[in-house]
Amino acid sequence: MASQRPGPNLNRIATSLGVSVATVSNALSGKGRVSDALIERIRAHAAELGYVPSQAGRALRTGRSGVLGLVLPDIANPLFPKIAQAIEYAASAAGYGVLIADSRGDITAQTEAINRLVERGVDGMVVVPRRATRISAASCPVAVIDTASTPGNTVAADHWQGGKEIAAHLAGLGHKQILIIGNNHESNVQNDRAGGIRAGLQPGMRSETLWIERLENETGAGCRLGLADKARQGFTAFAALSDLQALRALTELQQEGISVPADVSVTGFDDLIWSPVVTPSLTTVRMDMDTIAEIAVSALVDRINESGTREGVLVTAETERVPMQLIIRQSSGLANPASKTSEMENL
Amino acid sequence: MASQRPGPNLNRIATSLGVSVATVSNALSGKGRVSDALIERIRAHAAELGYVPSQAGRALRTGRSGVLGLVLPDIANPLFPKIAQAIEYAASAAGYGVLIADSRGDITAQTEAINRLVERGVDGMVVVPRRATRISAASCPVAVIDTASTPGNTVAADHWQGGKEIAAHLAGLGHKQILIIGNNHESNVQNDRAGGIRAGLQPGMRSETLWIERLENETGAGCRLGLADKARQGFTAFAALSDLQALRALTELQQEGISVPADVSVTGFDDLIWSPVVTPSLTTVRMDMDTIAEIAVSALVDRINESGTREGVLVTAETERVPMQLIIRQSSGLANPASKTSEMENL
DNA sequence: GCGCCGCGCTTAATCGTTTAATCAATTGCA
DNA sequence: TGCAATTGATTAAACGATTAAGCGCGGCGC
Repeated sequence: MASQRPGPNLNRIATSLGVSVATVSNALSGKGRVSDALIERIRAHAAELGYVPSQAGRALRTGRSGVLGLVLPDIANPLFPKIAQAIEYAASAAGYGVLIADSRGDITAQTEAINRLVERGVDGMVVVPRRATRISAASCPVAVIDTASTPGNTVAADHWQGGKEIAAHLAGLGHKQILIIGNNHESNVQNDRAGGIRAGLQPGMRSETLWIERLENETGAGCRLGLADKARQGFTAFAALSDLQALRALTELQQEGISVPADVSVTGFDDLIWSPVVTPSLTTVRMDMDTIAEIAVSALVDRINESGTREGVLVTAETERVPMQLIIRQSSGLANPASKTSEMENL
Repeated sequence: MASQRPGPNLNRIATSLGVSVATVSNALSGKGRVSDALIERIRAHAAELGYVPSQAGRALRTGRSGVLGLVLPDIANPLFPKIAQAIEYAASAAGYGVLIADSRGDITAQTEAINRLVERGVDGMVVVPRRATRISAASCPVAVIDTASTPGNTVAADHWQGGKEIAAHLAGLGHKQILIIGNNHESNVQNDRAGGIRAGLQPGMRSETLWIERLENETGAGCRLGLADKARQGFTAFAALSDLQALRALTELQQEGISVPADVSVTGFDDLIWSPVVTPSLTTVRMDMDTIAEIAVSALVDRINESGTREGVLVTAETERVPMQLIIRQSSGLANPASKTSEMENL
């Protein structure tokens, strides 16, 4: 019944070479004491036979599965491709596979998803938590990627600094009134980004913040954000906390006949896939996901190798914040002085 | 050295209850012959101890890992979240985990990614191939999700029918000249979608096709698509083969001062995350990923359970095409008769 | 020359589960 | 009553790897 693994195993290599399995294992792993000549012979023969070690056998013996879990409670997040790609790359470079778990946006199902991973015997996991949820440590090492202000965070982009970059950029272009556009005010990430923007404002500049989810709860999903009004009130820059919101702002403004960047500027965050190809292309801030993933995975791997018992712990990394990089494109430009007048009219 | 698994195992349950491991195993799996009373006792005690079976032990014995691989050579694809989510859900419902593999867009690395999965002992895998690449069957069952016209395809959305839905919708709105906007003419999916649109045109309607990648090779990445010119030539509808291209078209038209949908209509494919929130919201065609994933996974699981030897085979499913659903939003509207005149002028 | 040490390899135990084979005890049937 | 069939459990052998322990054997020091 049980389907036999097709490939050769240590035993086959051993008997075929007239040595013991232990020697073959030692030769391939380079751990025990085997003569160089024999190591050479065994490795050659193993390669010739196309030997691939059985993860199951190894896992059973060592208690390590060689697999990391990736938990993304908010899998619909458009950042997901980048995250998954970066984590998979870093994990695979460290010799680990990546098992994904999703809870379809259901926060309570997050624990269930984590449990599924634990049952599958992952050696550790990377969690990108949904909004403000704190992950309760599972029975294995956990790395959290959220933002530096989150308790228990392992590593993340420096969202605050990213916000300051945006503010400095807009200040340099002469903008005075900035509308910050976020989705959910409970998101640690969005709060840090907004905080960074506010912290980066120069004297004489002011900002207001618009939370879309709050607005939609009153007006209905997909409603207008009323940005044209805001522009008439004197706002010349719309700093969205994610490219998704930036896109929404950009298209709404264009639809209302307001030109970007001639009349107002729009900026985003994350450098999502469409950012370079929309017209005008989006000025945004990119996070270095590859570095973040590498730090998270190596912190995880370090902990796995070090700890004898597989206790559940939030791992920490030396570098907690990875700088974000400002990408200046076409959607941001010099503040239009005409808006100044409309601002004066308004007073 | 080897970290001990923390939880109880069959042996602990067995000794604690004074029975043999085999009986415990039988009681939990319901396979052998165990008295109902004892089954009850064992199950209760196992639950009380919080027993979770070791996947490693089970995998070693049965030769099945209980894990499926998900290969997405084009992981940057914005569809990825939906695909991954749907596959993970279907797999997890069938008792399988999902291991991801990515080749960072490198086609040659696709084989390498597949090999990584095989080495990890996946029981089967789902492959969403990049463009025209044919996947060479690995040493395990493989389900391919691409499009019906791809040889070896297991299941996919009916992209052709989706195209016809778009054509019928635009025809109903009175559009006569349609510009099809695709990215790469080698994509099976995009070709099917374009073919469907053309097949759905009514007498008196005509279409032209613009391949962005071809254009960018001449003009540079991120260049204008020249859609304003096309509009002046009399095209009143722009049918993109993906929402990403639709977004590019929409913003370019808006930037040129052409109003959507008052002047021209824009449609897309895939109902990506931004489609409902841009202004105007995008008319698009949605694929039923959940159904597709479920069919792919169950075809895979059937084959895994049926075949004793783990041969590498492309699996087939009864339902090969899953209908796509037209989502009518604001970006498509009645053909503007004014454009007719400009068309006449053009003649 | 004797004992000791280290090298190179083997032996054997072990991880946790499944499952075929076995066996004692009870039941069924003639 | 005697023999076979069934029930309810046990025993033991895998699966494939890792690794501590053991065992000749040759060389070295004293």
